[in-house]
Amino acid sequence: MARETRIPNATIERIALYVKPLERLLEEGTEVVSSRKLALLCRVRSAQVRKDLSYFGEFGVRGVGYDVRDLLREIRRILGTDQEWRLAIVGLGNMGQALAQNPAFAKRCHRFVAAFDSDPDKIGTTVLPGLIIQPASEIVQVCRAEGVHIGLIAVPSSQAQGVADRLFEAGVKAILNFSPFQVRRPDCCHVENVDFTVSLDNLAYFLGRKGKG
Amino acid sequence: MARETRIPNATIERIALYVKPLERLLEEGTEVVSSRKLALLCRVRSAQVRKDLSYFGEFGVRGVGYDVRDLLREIRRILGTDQEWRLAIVGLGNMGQALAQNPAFAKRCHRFVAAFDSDPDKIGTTVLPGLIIQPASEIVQVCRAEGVHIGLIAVPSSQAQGVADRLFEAGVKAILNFSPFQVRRPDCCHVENVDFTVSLDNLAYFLGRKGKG
DNA sequence: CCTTCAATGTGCACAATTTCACAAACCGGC
DNA sequence: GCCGGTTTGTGAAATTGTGCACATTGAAGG
Repeated sequence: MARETRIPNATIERIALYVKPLERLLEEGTEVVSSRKLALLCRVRSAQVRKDLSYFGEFGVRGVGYDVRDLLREIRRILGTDQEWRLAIVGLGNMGQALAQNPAFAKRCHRFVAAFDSDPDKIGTTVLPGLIIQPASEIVQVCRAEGVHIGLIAVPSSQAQGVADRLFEAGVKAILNFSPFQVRRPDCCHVENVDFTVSLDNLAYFLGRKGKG
Repeated sequence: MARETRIPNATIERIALYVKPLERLLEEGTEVVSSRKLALLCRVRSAQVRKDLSYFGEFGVRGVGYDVRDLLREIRRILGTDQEWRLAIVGLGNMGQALAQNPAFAKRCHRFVAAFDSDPDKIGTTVLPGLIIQPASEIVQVCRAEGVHIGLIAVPSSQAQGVADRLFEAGVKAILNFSPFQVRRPDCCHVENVDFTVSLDNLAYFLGRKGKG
């Protein structure tokens, strides 16, 4: 497909979704997959799969399908998850701890290069091999020195904006925000909010509707 | 606005987003808010706020704005977060523990009535006052007896489908799935996936694009 | 080499959602 | 009770995203 087309955000999100089933297929030894089968695994339409992929090139073979390994490689290249991005995490309560240990980061090439908390009892303790919690007051200095690309915010919402501002100040351009607070950001930066309460409220809405209209 | 209009899912998600800033305004003692100000806090457009709300009724006063307390009450009623929904959580690793202790559930009227894990070391231990971990083998029986409305899945993705199936079997109609696996579900049930890796991949995509086209 | 079968890639029509823009409604002051 | 300044609620326009349907391409078999 022609370059220069603006790519819907929904497309990126779906493409990110295709990764997991493709990995599974690869593990199972499946070499080729059709848009129909992949769509089934991801609970979308097959035309959607084809259109999504067509924004970025022609990866399939007509009459056959997509080579699983190749497609996976292409998607990782498209998403940029084949590059090493340097991460810093701020806030190591339950959520922060769970995050740091989540294998999702290692599966991509992402690497934690810094961890921060403001609790004196936590400072100096080890989160992961080689990752020691530093005082939150040093966010700017350390993140700048380490060349952090992505900041993870796992602090209470009252502190989220302050932490975000310090990350931006340190030159961090992307933030994954786990606090339920919409942070302000400079135009050049990107913030993704991960707020499960929105999903939770959706479920409540669904349950409340059931049996009505 | 006319009844019977199908309401976009995006509208529900945004309405859920309006809650937090409104709560903050209420705490600050602000009594009235305009769509303009609320939009600013939520990083959306003011027309969007008005249209979203108009799907459900007329809650504002022209020339004035919205009464914060009333609007909050209306939104909670719309979302169904003013009712007590009964929750069960399956999987109490780091993520599950962090979830169970998250104040978001108590802020709504939601209540954990059961917790399950398959690790024998965990069974019998207490997650929250009155919430003791039970063997995963008893999901169907216990959830049915407790009348669970919403199931939270916080197990490895390889076990997600199995757990979901048992929850459905127990009559659970809504699932909040924290594993990165798209579960199949009966038509009458609703599954919301909370997968931060999708957001993470979005950030990587954004970073990869920067400096290109 | 020709035919048959399968599955991609995509133009186009339509469906859904967002944004605009303005009439209607309300407040407070005079 | 009217007027100026505000802000809502909402049709209609603009934009954005989705799904269909089919021409196109490749593989395999005779």
